[in-house]
Amino acid sequence: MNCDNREYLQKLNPEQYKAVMHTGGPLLILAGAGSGKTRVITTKIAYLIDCCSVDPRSILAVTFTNKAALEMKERVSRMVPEADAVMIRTFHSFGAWLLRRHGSFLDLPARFSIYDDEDSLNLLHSVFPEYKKNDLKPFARKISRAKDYCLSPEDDLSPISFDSSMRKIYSAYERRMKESGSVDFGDLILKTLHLLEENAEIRDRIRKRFSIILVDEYQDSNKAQYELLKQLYGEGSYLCVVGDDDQSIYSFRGAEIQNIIGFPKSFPGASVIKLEQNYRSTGTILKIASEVVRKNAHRLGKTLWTENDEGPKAVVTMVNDQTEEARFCADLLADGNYDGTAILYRTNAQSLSFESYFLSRQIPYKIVGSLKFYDREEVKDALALFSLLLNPSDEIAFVRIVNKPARGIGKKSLSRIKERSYGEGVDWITSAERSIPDLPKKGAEAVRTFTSFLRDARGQLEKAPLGTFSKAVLEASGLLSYHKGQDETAGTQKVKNLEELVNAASGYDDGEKGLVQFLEDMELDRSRLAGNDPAAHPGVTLITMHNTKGLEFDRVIITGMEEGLFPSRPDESEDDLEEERRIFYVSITRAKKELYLTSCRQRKIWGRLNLQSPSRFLAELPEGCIASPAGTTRTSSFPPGTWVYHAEYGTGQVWKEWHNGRNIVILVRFETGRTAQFLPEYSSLEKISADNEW
DNA sequence: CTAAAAACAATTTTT
DNA sequence: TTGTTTTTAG
Repeated sequence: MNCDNREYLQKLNPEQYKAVMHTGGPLLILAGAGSGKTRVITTKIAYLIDCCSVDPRSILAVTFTNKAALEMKERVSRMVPEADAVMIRTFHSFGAWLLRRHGSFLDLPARFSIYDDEDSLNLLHSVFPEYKKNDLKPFARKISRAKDYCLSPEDDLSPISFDSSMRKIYSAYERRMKESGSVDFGDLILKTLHLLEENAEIRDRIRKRFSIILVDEYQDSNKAQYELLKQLYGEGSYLCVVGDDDQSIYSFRGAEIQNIIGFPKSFPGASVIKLEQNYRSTGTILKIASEVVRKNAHRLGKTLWTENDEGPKAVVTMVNDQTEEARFCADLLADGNYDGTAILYRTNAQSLSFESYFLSRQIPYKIVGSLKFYDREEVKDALALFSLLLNPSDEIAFVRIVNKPARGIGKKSLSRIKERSYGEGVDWITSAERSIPDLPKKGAEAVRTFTSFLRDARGQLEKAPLGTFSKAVLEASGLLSYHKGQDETAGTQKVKNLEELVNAASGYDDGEKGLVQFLEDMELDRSRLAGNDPAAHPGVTLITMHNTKGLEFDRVIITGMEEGLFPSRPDESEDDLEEERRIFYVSITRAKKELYLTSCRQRKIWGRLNLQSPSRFLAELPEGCIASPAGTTRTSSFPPGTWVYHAEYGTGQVWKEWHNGRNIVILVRFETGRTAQFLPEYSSLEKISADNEW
């Protein structure tokens, strides 16, 4: 078929074209920031279907985020309508899909629950109630890490922990997960991997079905995902991975940068195509980004270039504290370009000063990422209830709602039910029913009411549309009126959120099948329904550096350029520092036109005033690309006679001023009689009066 | 069993 | 400082 005239092909540059046309052995597309990698991957899918007569059903495209999957789906379907049949999913959602079908081979019930980190920790706490939850957190984290690394309890666990009790805790956790009929996020990958490893028939079937495999953001894959890919990749498979080693910023979650660096070795015969032309940023921004990341030793190395204009220099600003930092941003926003601006920070806590300041100045803003819909108490309550109806073995779901709203089933009764459930190996509803005779009158009655409600609800599931059903269950459980009460006393919007949940449910198939799918979608796509559609409300974007990946803005302000914040710890290892530098690289390359960086001299952290020093990354910026902030004079002038205040030394007066290299040094005599030298540029001296009348 | 008080921590987190 | 977990008093 002659497809040369296809419009989508003509939009490609030579490298992109090569990547789309490539066939044969495995392909690694090294795609620098802003080089059009999504375009390449979507065009490739469209081309295969449209011009190569490939069956859409045989294509599997894997991403790391739901957002990326959704975007890819939309873009491909716009190019070729048949692409609806392509399987475009996150790694986890693909795992869940396969495990729902073939999990029985691993002794997994088809209606298994999916536990998030919070659920997992709760389960761990239930296994080891003598430990404090906080002390179990590190173990929960390590278990999750172990799964990233494909380690089972009986394996050598030294790569993730030297704690001698690790094995015991890990295996106890696994046992209880199994009893609970649940899997965690790590299991969605690891169990899928085991399934394919152990069952050759299923493996061959899957390999035959998905003969074309595409992976996005490959630099974020972990060991388990790599192994899973190896299982999916067989003779006759075509594999194409896209990624950028310089944008690998999730190693703390097990992402192995080695996967992408070592791709040519692990998949023999692989070709590599580099996409180095950047379409997003100005020449200056690109130069800064390249210089920064060039300091890293462990990278494949590529040279981004652009035909775009040089653009203005980046601006570095020193400010006194968070409030001034917010004011600086607000002043920039005076031009009204809210939507085109993003304020980036390293930690979520930093958003607070911007929020309160913007609120007072009536500057519209939207916070991306925090307060996920799914994480809300009322949503989790509702989902726990639904989960329990599908999977009565689900301990965490049962415990969560058994006494919510308070129905008189407290600690004592619960531990009775627990004992019985563990002892007799029965599900929670059954165990509760059997425990009724052992309980005091009041408790017994409460349990009887509760269990008969659950049984009844289970019976209703097939009889009504899912929306109707879920609403009825929420009402009958008492959850709805419970949260209504919360709304009234605390002024929250919980009922509204529950209504939204019901709305979402009504879009699914009726009965069990629909409910399973609904729950799975809610659990795997936690930002769903969060009400933060980027286009919905105008406003400046407040966002963590991690969350910006894949986004772009006219103007980017990177805030909190301070040691201990960014990079986040002063004592970091070289590898950690390189990752921080990649985070910096990702942040810089979000900017299309303008880049600003701010650094506070002092910062309140956990109620304490800290003296901050400028981030070492500021010193890594190429000099020619940096401008001093226009019209900002407050940074350097401390002429002799100036009265100053210092958090530790108190009030004092500038005595002398001189130059030391490029820095201005001042000598201050304090009221206590002490004298001290400062670099006013970098210290937290506050001017308390401008008068020179001494 | 519930509610209030005390103790305790505290990056980043696509799933 | 904040939010959450654990302890305690009602």
